[in-house]
Amino acid sequence: MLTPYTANSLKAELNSRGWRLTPQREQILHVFQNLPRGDHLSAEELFMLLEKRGEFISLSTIYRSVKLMSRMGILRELELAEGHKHYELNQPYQHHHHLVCVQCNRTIEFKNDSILKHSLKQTEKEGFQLIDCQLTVTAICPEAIRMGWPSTLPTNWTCTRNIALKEKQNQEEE
Amino acid sequence: MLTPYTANSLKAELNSRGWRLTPQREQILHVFQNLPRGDHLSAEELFMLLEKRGEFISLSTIYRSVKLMSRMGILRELELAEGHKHYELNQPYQHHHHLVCVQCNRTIEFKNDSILKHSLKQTEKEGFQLIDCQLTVTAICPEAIRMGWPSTLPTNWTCTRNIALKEKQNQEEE
DNA sequence: ATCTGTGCAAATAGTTTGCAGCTGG
DNA sequence: CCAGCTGCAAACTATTTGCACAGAT
Repeated sequence: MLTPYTANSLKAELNSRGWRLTPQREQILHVFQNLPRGDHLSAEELFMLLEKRGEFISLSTIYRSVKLMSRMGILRELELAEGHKHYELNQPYQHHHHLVCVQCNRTIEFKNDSILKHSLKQTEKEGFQLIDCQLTVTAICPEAIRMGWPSTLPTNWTCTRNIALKEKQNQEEE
Repeated sequence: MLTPYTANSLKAELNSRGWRLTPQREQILHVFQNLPRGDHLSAEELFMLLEKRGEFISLSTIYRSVKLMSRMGILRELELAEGHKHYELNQPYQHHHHLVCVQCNRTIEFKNDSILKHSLKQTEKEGFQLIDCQLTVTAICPEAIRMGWPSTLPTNWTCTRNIALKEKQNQEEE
C-alpha cells in the first residue's frame, strides 16, 4: 500500500482478512505515524517508548504486530548493522537508503530515486508487486581510511564519531 | 579490495595488521573461492561443509573468521529473509541483488550494474571507500497476489513454490 | 460461540565470549 | 617467546512459541 494508513483504513484492511484492529495495534501504528522522518525503532525501543507514555504493550505483542504490519506492507523492516531489526513506516516513494561503515557501524542515510525505479522494473519483470526496496552500501569511513585501513587498523578500533555517539547515548540514559 | 585473494595475498594483508594466516582461515577462504557463483553459505552451512570434507573447524572460529573477513572486505555479508546471515566472496563488480517475497520468503537474484554506480557515487560523495552494495527489494510474489493479497490471504499461507522447496530440502536431508 | 489477540514465561536459534592451551611469525 | 588464535562450554540476545484467559464479531 503506497498511501499512509488511518486507523479506519487499517481496520478495514485487517478486518477484510479476518483480523482485528486492537488498541495495541492502533497505538503502534500511531507511534510510527508520528515518528520524525528518517527515524526508526527496534522492537525494544518501541516497547520502551510506549512504556514511557504509560502504555504497556508486551514485547511479544510488539514483535507479533511489527511482523504482521511488515507482511502487510505497512511497516518497513530495516536490517542495519546493529544486530537487531528496526522498523519505520513504509513509504516507498520517500525512501532513503543506507551507507554503513563496516569498521564502526556509522550509518549515513541518503536518497536516490533511481533505486526505486530499478527496483520497480525488476519487480514487474518477475510479476511481483513491490512493497519496499533498500540499498545498503557497506564501506569504510574516512576516519578508518585515515587510520590506515586496511593495513594498519588495530583489531578493536572504532571511529571517534562512534565513540562520541555512544557517550551521548549513555548520557541520555542516565 | 576488488580483486580475489590468494592464500599469499591474504597472508600478506593479515600480517600487515599483526594478524595471522592460520590453516582454518585458509580453508575457509578456499571454500568460498570454490563456491559456484551466486551461491552463499551461513556459518552453520560452512561448518557442515567443512565437516563433510573431514576438516573440523569449530563454530566459534567460523563465526570469528567470517566476521573478520567481512570487515576486511573479503567476504560479503548477506541478510536475506531467513533469520541468519549468509556469506559469499565479495566481488562488487559482479554483484547480484535480491527480490524477496514477504509472504513466503521466496528469493530471486538479479543483476543491475547501475546500482553499483549509484552506490559508488554516494560513497565517494561522503568520502567513504566502497566495500559492497546490496539492494534488497521486498515484494509480493505472483502466487500470493493470485491468492488475493492483501485482502484474502490466510494468516499462515505460504506459496506452493516454497512448500515444494521445503519438501525437496527435507528429502535431501534424509 | 468462536476464533483472534494478549501477556506471561519458557523455549529457541544464532551468535558471542571467557578461558586454557596451542601456534605462527 | 608472545600476541594472536583455537576449541570448548557457557553466556547472551533478539525473537518466537505454548498456553490460558480476555475480548471482538
